[in-house]
Amino acid sequence: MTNIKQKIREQITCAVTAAIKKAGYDAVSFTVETPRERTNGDFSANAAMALAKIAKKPPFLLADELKEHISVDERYIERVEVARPGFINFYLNNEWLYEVLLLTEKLNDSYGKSNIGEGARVMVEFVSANPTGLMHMGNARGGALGDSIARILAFSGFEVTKEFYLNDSGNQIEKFALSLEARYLQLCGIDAPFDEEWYQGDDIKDRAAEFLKLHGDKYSGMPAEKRREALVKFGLEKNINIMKKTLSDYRIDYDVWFRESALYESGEVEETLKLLQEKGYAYQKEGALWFKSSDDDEKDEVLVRANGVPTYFAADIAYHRNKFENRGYDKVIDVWGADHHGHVARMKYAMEALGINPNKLEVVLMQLVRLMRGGEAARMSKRSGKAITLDVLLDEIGIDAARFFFNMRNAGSHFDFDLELAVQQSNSNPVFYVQYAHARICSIIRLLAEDEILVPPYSGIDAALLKDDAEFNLLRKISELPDEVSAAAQTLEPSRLTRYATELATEFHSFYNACRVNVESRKLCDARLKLIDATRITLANVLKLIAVDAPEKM
RNA sequence: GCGCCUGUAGCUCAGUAGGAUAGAGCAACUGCCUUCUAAGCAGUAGGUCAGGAGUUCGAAUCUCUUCAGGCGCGCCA
Repeated sequence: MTNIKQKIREQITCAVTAAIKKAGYDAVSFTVETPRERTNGDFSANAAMALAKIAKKPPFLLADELKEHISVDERYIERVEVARPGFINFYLNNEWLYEVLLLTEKLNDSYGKSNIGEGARVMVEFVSANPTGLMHMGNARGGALGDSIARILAFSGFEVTKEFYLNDSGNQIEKFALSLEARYLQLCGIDAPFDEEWYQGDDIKDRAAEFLKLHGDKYSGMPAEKRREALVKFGLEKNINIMKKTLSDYRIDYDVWFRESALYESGEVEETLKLLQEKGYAYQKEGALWFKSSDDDEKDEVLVRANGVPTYFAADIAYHRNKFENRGYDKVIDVWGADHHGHVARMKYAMEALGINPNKLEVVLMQLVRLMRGGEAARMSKRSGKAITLDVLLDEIGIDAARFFFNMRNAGSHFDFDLELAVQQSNSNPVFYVQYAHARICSIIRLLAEDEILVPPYSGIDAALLKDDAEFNLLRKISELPDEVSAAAQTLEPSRLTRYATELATEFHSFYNACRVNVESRKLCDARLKLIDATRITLANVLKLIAVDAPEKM
């Protein structure tokens, strides 16, 4: 057993199901949930309301009837009551809450873990920033989101692979080459023109300068093709290494860095295009190869340009085919910016065309980050080079704050990130509130340990001494972790966990102000010490899932 | 024009596969440090859930519609 709440829900479901049967009604599906108002009990079943339609009786009467058939000899159930529209409310004794202390002791850093994934192999592909430049705020959000999703899924029994897709071929590489070449030639004292459409950022100048330092100006006299090839090879590797370093600093370590160029080298792009044509999903028109869209309203998409060069879309289809067919993932999650949403239906349809179940592909659309400067929207553009880079961001607000901040809101909601505010706000940042709770707990444990009062085993405490409201609230919140993690895994929303962490911290801070741990009575001290240690374990586990540090001192 | 997303307290956002009296954090106001970290706590105030209609025991949640904002609709990625 790894989830107390679930265990009780199952018991109640059983009891109510049995009651429905005993009362002579057909089985009906209903839910057991936690009422928001505690006066409505610890758990509540809506079976009578669900049954009302079939039984054609008022829910309130049905609830009364069912209540008579519920056996209350269950260990935790104290009493059962029927409330207004027809809820059957269960009031429990405190034993179940105390058991959470045993559970956290037994499971420790596994508390919250589940096996809902049943070992399914899932790939999470995220960030996948163009290697032509530095990473920006959008990548920062995508990184925090994707990595946390991967951690949550791994904790929930999935076998997870984290992957970065490197777009190391195609148009933007051409542009990258031309940009580097111009900067290099300029550094060699040659008056090379620079197109406005090229990458204007300083990082391009940096790469060119580094290249110059390494090779001198010997490439200035070589054929352009050879020069560009060398520059791109150099610039790409350099940029990729910078990205790896930055992401690693951001606590993101990928299992696989997958190169787009590999799909061309292996012939998979060509093969996939051939397959699409054979199956009748692609056709020639005006010299180009087109992908037939699923319905007439939608426009068809070009796979291979008239000049013979495949589009990004073609490579992406081959890439996703590779994920499923070559590597056999049960599920693939892509984290994309919301500006790519038009791509989702097409990609799923392409999978269908290739005979792959499109439901195995799940795309998490993330609203782009809108960068604000003191209330004024600042447009981010990689081309103009004016974007705030991930490096600068991490430097200014810290890794913990960034990881926490970018996971505070649902992926689908817009996110205004005010840089000026974030910088000056460092002490009112919500992440400190949560970390402070953890540090406070560690501090108490540390001080008591100096007096040789150590966290006792569950078997050594009298849990019934914990009877303050603040203590119950804290226990109750701790008991919610497994549900929260599972919900985060199912909805792919790590933001649930930042909220949960904040709520747990709130309950702890309230407890801290209401109850002292270091009290005269050794028995009460032991029980409270056990309680805060369970809180510490729970906080540490949830923070680990979003990769935020749980400091022992602040 | 067509499609997707968003609209909840002054601001930023939650709201759990319809559930009970719509929540939190900032900001505002009033209190709490001789006691384990005040980066904290307790309390007050703040709402036509964008508007309208429908579905039913019951709607912020589902359907339809209007309005407002964002994004997409390239032989770009």
